[in-house]
Amino acid sequence: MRIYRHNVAGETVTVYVPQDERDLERFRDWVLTARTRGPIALDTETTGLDVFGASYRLRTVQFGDEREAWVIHWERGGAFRTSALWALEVIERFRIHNAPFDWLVLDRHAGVSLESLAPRTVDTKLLAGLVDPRQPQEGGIGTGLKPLSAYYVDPTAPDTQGDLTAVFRSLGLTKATGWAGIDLDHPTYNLYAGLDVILTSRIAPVLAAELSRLGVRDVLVQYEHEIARICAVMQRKGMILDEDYVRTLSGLLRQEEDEYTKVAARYGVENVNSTRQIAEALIGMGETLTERTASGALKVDKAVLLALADMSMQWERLNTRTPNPLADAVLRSKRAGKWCTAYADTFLETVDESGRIHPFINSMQARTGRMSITRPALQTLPSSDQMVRRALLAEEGHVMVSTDFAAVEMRVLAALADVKRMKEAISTGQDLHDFTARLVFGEGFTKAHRKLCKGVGFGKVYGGGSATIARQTGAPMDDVQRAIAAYDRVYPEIKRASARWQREAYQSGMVHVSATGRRLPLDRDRTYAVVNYACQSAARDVLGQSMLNMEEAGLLDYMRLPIHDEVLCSVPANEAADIAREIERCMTFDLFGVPIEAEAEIGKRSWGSLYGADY
DNA sequence: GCATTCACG
DNA sequence: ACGTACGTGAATGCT
Repeated sequence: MRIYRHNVAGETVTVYVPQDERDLERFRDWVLTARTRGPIALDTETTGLDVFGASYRLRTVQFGDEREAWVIHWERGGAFRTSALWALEVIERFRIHNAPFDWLVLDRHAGVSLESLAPRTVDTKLLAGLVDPRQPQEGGIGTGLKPLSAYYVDPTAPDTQGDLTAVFRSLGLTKATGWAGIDLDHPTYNLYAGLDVILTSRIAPVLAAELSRLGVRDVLVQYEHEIARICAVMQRKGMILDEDYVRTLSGLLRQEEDEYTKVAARYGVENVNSTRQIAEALIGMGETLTERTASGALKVDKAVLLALADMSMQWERLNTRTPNPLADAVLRSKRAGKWCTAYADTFLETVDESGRIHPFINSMQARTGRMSITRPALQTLPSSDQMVRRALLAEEGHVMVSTDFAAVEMRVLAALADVKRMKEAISTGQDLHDFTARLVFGEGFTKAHRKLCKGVGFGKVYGGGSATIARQTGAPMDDVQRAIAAYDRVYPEIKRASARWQREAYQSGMVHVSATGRRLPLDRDRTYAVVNYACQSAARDVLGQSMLNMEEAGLLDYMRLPIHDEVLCSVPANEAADIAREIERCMTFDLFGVPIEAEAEIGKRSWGSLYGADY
């Protein structure tokens, strides 16, 4: 037995690293007694993040409580594996920090299904996010093991991940190669592997007590664990990548990038990503740049360049001036480069051996509880063009079905702020922006009036003012101000709710408690954002409930991605219409008297087919 | 590490 | 009293 000791919060803790069968027997004895005392913390060390990659390896499985940890060297095989598997079976309750990751690792590399692990798990990262969802940069504690340990357990607790990268460097390894390359018996590696479960063990009860003190209900905690499990199932399933298509696409995009990079070079811009070079060259061509960034530099973003290139935001020719060829070339080069690097190439880098990509779905990432998807960022694929989404396919014999909520944030606002006339309009099935335009401008309202009212509605949901709404809608400032005033007369409850929510937040430590009991911390200098937080988080919880409904209806196997107000599914082609109706039913609710409704769109094999592709 | 930019809802 | 657009992920340049 190798034994390491460390001081945590004034107490000596012990990390045991079994070396032989006799040591493993001691481990099994510990499991049998420890499991009667309460939940056991669980963690894994692996070769990295690429869980579905061909060369990925599970290296160690760690178990522990507040005082001791056992680091089981899975990589050694034999009795090490059977002991770890036995423990994974007999332990009734686990504590895991960022459980979806370890569920998927153990599911794929230890043959322990996430369906068996998830119901036994409390995820300390979820608990932390329900106490305070903010990242350290936003003024929160953060939801990583390191900041939580420092805050709740011991300010001197080591940064086990960060410190190990320093160890990697001292061994001639890098952050990328260290997790796979470090010696399984390296003392720091084993000590830190053990400390992670000890820290998780200590954080869990403190967070549970915090949630109880703050009045966060257990149903919300349970709900989040169910959603995390559903997201992990979606991640495990992944999506089929059309690899031939992506390889071709990558080549074409790179070619387009090169072509326009050369054009830009003719105007003296060596690097199309250097805003300074672009600004200098444009001024040299006699253009005048007026807009500046927050830090005072000349702004040369897409809007500025499109205007110089005589194009609308949809890249249509305006015929209002002679297009500036440099602006045009920079726009095209940057777009092709980004689409290639961020999308096409990332698809090829993350695809597994069976041709699927498995994006990380973080079920509770944003401070409003919104989900996020990374590696690749499938929530942000271009929607103006089918080109990139065309690369992702439904299963063989399936079609893509995308089901969107109808104007969910406006409906949620009507429900939460109890906006009488808005609720009437929605309940009677009217187009909300038509309805508003009629109330504000009378029966003879125009399309421009409707557009303005839509912009004002967005402004209400986002907490924007007249200047921003004018900029976004392109309407004159006077009209915007009149429309806002009229809007406030028609729907006075919104302003009142905003004022009430801000007042209540001031009285409760700058936190708004959402309709589902979620804690939404406000920034002191922009408390107006509470309206958006309330709407965004309620919409997110409506999405989450829909996902639970879908699982209940037996649709989990079809689910692929959650995209804020949409669920993307892969559905057997011959049953698509029926299943689409079933999905819509799962996404239909009554929220405080406001109908939340969804509409499914049935596509073809590729995701791009829902954006105009013919396959 | 911060700033800028751009992709999404 | 007034007015404030919200939330993400990712690549890249510059210091």
